[in-house]
Amino acid sequence: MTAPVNGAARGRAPEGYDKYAFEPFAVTVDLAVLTLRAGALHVLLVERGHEPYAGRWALPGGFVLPHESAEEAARRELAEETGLSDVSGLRLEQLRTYSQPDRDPRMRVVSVAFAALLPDAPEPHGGGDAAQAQWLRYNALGPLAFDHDRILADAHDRIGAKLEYSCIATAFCPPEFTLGELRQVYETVWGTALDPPNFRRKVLATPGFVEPVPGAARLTGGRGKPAALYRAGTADTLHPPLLRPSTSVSPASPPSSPSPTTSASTPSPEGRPA
Amino acid sequence: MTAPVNGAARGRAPEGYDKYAFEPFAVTVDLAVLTLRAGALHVLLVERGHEPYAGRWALPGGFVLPHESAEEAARRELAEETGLSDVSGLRLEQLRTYSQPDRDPRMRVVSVAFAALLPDAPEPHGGGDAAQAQWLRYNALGPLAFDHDRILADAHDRIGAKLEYSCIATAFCPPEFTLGELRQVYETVWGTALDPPNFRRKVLATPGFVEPVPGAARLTGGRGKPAALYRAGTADTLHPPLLRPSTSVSPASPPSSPSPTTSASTPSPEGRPA
DNA sequence: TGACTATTGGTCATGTTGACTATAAAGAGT
DNA sequence: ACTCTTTATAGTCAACATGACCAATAGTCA
Repeated sequence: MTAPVNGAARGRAPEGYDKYAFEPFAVTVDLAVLTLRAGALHVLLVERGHEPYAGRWALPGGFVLPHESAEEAARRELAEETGLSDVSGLRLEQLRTYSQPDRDPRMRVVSVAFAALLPDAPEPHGGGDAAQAQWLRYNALGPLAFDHDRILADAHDRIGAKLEYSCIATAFCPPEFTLGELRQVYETVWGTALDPPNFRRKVLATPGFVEPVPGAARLTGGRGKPAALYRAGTADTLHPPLLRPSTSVSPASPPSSPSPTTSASTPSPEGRPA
Repeated sequence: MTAPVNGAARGRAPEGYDKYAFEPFAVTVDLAVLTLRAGALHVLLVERGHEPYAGRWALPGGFVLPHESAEEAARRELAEETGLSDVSGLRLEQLRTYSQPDRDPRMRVVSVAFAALLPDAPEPHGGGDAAQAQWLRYNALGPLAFDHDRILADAHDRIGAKLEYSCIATAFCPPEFTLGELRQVYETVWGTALDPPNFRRKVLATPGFVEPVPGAARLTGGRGKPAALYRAGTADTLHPPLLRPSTSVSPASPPSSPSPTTSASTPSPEGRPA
């Protein structure tokens, strides 16, 4: 609730809040910025320079400023960390909020986590921040700082689930892409191989998922037969969904996240929804 | 991020946090507690006694205490507001975090919203809190306090989506229930009628969704042929999903939530799938 | 008794998916 | 130039899931 009807009497009472006390927390955002590079899932990480977890990799992020929402803070941090110019059009999905009291040994920090999907992978030029940001392969990550292993695993779960029933896969692709590239998004995130003809049939049968580029343009870059180019459509949901094959365990192993630091929540499918 | 690498220099620096400043926010939880009563979706609401929004209905909730996570705070508030004894086994799902700077006119409050599903509807006996809590029909709600209209609408969206690909529908049901009661959960939340034979076929074909009560027990309460009793199974995902009929608009109108107070997030399908 | 209601069992047509075969069009290697 | 490899694309076919039904059963209600 927003109104402090309950008298949880601690801390100072701020101005205009005479009868009700509260405990001030620091509120931050954490970003799981994902992209596909050379057919592998990559994550944007920064190397920590201070204790705790000095030298460890961590998700980029920062404090929510007094005048901005968590979404605005996430977008600002995304621009700062990646050095991108037009983060305005990027899809930013709120994952969940991590609030374990001991997740930061220094003080009480509540963090709102977001996931962002980038089409290509421009090398991040540290936009003024301390440690340099860098793309690292999702599969080859040591333990991250804080509870960032779990945040990243949650992000991966959520994105994998949303691929099933939404059209966000195009967010990983450049403005014009082939169906093979789109299929590779699914294959990389899910860690499974998909049948190209069946995938094609499904995508083209879903109105608004993709639309062909008018000029009969074809990409003749790599090996094999040149593929037709498509653009992202206007639809954002996938009815019926494109379910991942149930008979396989994902070979793309998530980073080590042994301790469930937060409780009482289902991972995602939600994605299936959710 | 958890570590304040960026120097967002504002506010006081707390002890042990010398080099980095932060802005203290109040962190609360808001609960969208849903139940089915007489075939209609009901929400647990409290009447506000103070300004702002005095006299308006609001979602129950309260501050996160220094030693607890948001999930623990939500569970504690749930017990306090409903007067239930065993909230430990209840499913509590984190929805998202609402952080618009102006969502509370008094001060900066960031709120983590949760949804909870209750089987039956015990009349809440205000567990010590000020305004009395009460069940109100979801369809017959005036505008709520703060951004609670939107939180509630998000909760409804999320639950409706999760019904498609998860087994949470049983969370609305008592320990033993008939397939007709389970079907009514879907029909009430989705606002659509479902074909009883087809629903039955789908549910029984999904391993682990429900399991029959051994003693061939049957419920012979109301009208019609007595129905077999089932218990919730062990599965929590629904493969393949139970998609809601796409060719109908939900007649169950959500409460008025005209202004999108938060930005940059997709509602749910997460729903389906999330 | 008869009307009514809800559960349960079943069929049938349709739509979707998974597995698979085949052809086309490019580059790489010899 | 020729072959091999790679990828895209077209198409088929069976298994499966779904939506729309029909019918029988077993209770309550008047």
